[in-house]
Parts: sequence; structure tokens; C-alpha cells
Amino acid sequence: MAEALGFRDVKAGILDRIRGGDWPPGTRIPNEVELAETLGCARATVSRAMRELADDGVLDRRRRAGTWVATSPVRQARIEIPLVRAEVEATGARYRYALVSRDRMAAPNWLRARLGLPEGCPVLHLACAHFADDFPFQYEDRWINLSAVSAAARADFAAEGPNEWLVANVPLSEAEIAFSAVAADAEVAANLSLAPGEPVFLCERTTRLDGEAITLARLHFGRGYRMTTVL
Amino acid sequence: MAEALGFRDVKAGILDRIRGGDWPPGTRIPNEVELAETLGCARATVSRAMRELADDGVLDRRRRAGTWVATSPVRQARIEIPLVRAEVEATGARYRYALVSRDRMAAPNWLRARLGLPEGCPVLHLACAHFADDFPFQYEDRWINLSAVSAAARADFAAEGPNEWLVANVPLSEAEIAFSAVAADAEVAANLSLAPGEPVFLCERTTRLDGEAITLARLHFGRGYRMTTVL
DNA sequence: AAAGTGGTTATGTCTATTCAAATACAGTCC
DNA sequence: GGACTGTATTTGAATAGACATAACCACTTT
Repeated sequence: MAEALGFRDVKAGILDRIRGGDWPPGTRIPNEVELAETLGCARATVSRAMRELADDGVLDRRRRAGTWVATSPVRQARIEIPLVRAEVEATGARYRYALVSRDRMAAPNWLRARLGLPEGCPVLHLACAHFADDFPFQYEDRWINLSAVSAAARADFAAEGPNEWLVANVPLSEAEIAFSAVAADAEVAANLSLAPGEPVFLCERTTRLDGEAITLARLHFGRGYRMTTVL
Repeated sequence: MAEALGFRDVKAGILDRIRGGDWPPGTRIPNEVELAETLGCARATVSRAMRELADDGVLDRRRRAGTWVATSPVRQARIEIPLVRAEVEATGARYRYALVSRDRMAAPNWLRARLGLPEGCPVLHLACAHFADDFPFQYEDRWINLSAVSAAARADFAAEGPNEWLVANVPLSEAEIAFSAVAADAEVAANLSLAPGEPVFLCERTTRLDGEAITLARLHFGRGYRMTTVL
């Protein structure tokens, strides 16, 4: 009969019944044991399928209570945040990187407040341009905390972007990401070939290691950029 | 010694060794059996820990080959996309909804092309305003394919936003989401109390059921909106 | 040398069993 | 009636064992 029913099949079966209208949002669906029996597989298989669907926000589960089809799909989208190089090359364009400026300084107050740095903390400020077939693709405003990553002071970032350098030289860490729309200031406009005031898609990423700020990246994307995902 | 080592502990242990620099990016890490032995737990526990870390983009796994610390870590972020009401109320503000306009028409060409609709396809066009404490929070430009969701023609959307109605009345479906920054046109500016041309954070969501387009939502967010996530 | 073959190995998955944790519900006590 | 408590139920998680699958590798064949 049912040969080797895998957790993917179980997931698909549950989704089919939801999509088909058998189990509208809010429905309480059969428990793990029942489903396992009707489908002819082990409870662990159903459990994994249900757990993953709950992770995706499709199901709501509560112990002792049961499992329901989620009513408010507080759905999570997974967005991929590739390295700029990979993102550009994925479109078939040629990637080019250029260092615009590189300055060592004491952290300005807004940066200290934002990253929680002590007064006079040495930082490296980089401005980088990323091109796709010589069209400006991204303008990167990068700040690196030198008291946390002193090795960065000895890197010149002429050939390699700071992101690639950091990924290769600093161990994995926590990050906070924010997306917003801002108006291009003079500097951003000049580097992205925009008129000042044009809307710019901005990705700000703060990276920490054990709570200590490593770097702040402000990635300004060129005109017409869309960040897309499916779910 | 190590009593009841759970998959969370294993995950934390692996992350610690990565963060601590023991296993820099690119390192091949011990296989499941070895790790299970050294940690004193079952292979399935290590397996789940490693699988979840691979899902998060922290590890790369290949059958027969082994498991490596990912060289480009911050690969994917999960962003939550709640209903507007929940998003507003989470900030402590009072949520208010208002229907700005509601028109039934044949789908315009740009919409037909975008959603793959036949000529003359009936659609419902809604413009909705969402407020947080009477400040404009989001302006929603919504198109609903009436040949797929005919019941929508009988809903007036005066008290309830189309998103909430759709979530409750149309079964789960696939969605495509795109984020971008655009300049406010006259209509958007008026509804968000902005000056025309100001940058607006735009979320466009296309929803399909078995390939048939259900709805297109263009969600324009008010000034200063930031979509944030941690990972 | 090129192409195919089979074995080895690491991950992927399923089963069966057991225990743990959370909690809705009923029943008890004041 | 209202607060507390115990128990049954359901999910959560760990274990051991088995088999499946993909891929690398050495070896054989052509």
C-alpha cells in the first residue's frame, strides 16, 4: 500500500488539505497519533512534518491542546542576503569593486551611541562602490570597530570588499538587519548616479560578537532594486 | 557527566566552537557519529542540531562528503510579516482602518500582465488606509481577482481590511514578496501625509493558489518605517 | 587514457519506544 | 462560588537501530 511515506509527503498532504479547503484556517486538525495511523507511518514522521509546518507559521501547536491551522499567518519569509559579488554575478553581470575612501578615526558620537562604543574608540570608516557591468549597484558605508577587530587596521581593502574580508577573518556572530527607504544624500547620489533626494533602498546591518559591536554596514542599493522572496 | 544532552545544547556547543575560533569558516567538522560519541549523546540528536544549523546557513552539509562551517555565513534572515493590525498594536498604538475607495472593473493591462489574467478579467480595486494612533501608518493599494475569489465582490471591506478578510476566507496559498524603495506619487503622498517624491518603503505581495493569481497588494509604509530582524 | 563498476562512507530518513513537559478539564476542598 | 489540585492528554524530545541515498574513490575494463 502506502510505501515509505516520508515527512515531505505528510507535509504535502497536510498542505493539500488546507489548500483544498478541507481544513480552513482555525480548524483543529487530528493529533499526531491519529494522523500517523490514518496515513500509515510513524508518529515521529508526522511530528516532524507538523513541527516544520509550525516553524513556517502554517500551523499553531500547543501541548495538551492540539494543533490548529494558523488563523493569522504571521508568516515568515526567508530572505537571502548573499554577498554583493554573488548577487551581481547571479544576474550574469560582471562584478567590480572599488574603494572610495578609507579613514581611521575616533568613533563619532552617533556611531558610539548606536553600537555602544566607549569614547575615543578607534574605528575604520570605509566607503565602497560595487558595480554590475560598470553600472553602480551598491554603495556601502562601512564602519569597523578596531578595538574588536584590530587586524582590520592592517587590511587595505583595495582589492577585496570589507564584507568578504570580515567573513573570512572574523568568526560567526549575531547580526541585526534593518531595511528602509531613505532619500539619497549628496554622497550617496553621486556614488549611485542618482539625483539627490531620490529614493534609495537601504539595508543596515549591525554585527556583534558576544555583545561587542564588530561592524555597522549601511548598504545603499541603486535605482530600481527589489529584494524578492517566495514563501 | 553530561546528563540529558539536548539538541539545543549540541547546537550551542557547535556555535560556541565556531564563534570561539576553534572551527573557522571552511573547517570540516567531525561527522555525526564522532560528535555523538565525544558529546555522549545519540547520533539523531547531533543530526537534528546539525540539520537546523544547516537550515540557518551556518553549516554546509553534503552527503558522503561531510559537514563544513559555511564560508559565507549570514546567508538568510527570517522576517516576520504580520498583519498590519498586529504590527500596529505591538507598538502600543491604537489601530484604525479606513476604506478609501472600492471599485469593480476589468483588469488594466499592467495588472493583467503582472498576474497573468485574461482580457476583461473582473477585479476589485481597493485603496485602504491604516492608522496608528491616527497617524498614517500604511497605505494599501489592493487588487483582487474576482474570477478566482468571487465572494470578494459581496464583501464591502468597510470595517475589515482586505488582508484580514482574505486570510479568513481564502485557503493558504503561495506568495511572492518584493521590497523596494519608491518615490511617493500624489495619491500615496496624500494618504501618508508626505510630500510627493518622498521615499516610501514598499512591500508588494502577489498571492496565488495553484498558480492562479488571487490578489496583488502594494503596501506603502509611512515615513521612517524600518523592517528589522535579527539572526 | 577514458569509461564504467562497485565498494565505502557520511548524511538523510523512518521506526519504535520511552520519558518529559505543559496544560485543559474535572473533581475537591474551603 | 471560587480557588486549588490531580490526572489525562497531547506535544516535545531523546534513544537505538535500521535502511536509503548520494557521492567520492579505487579498481577494472575497454
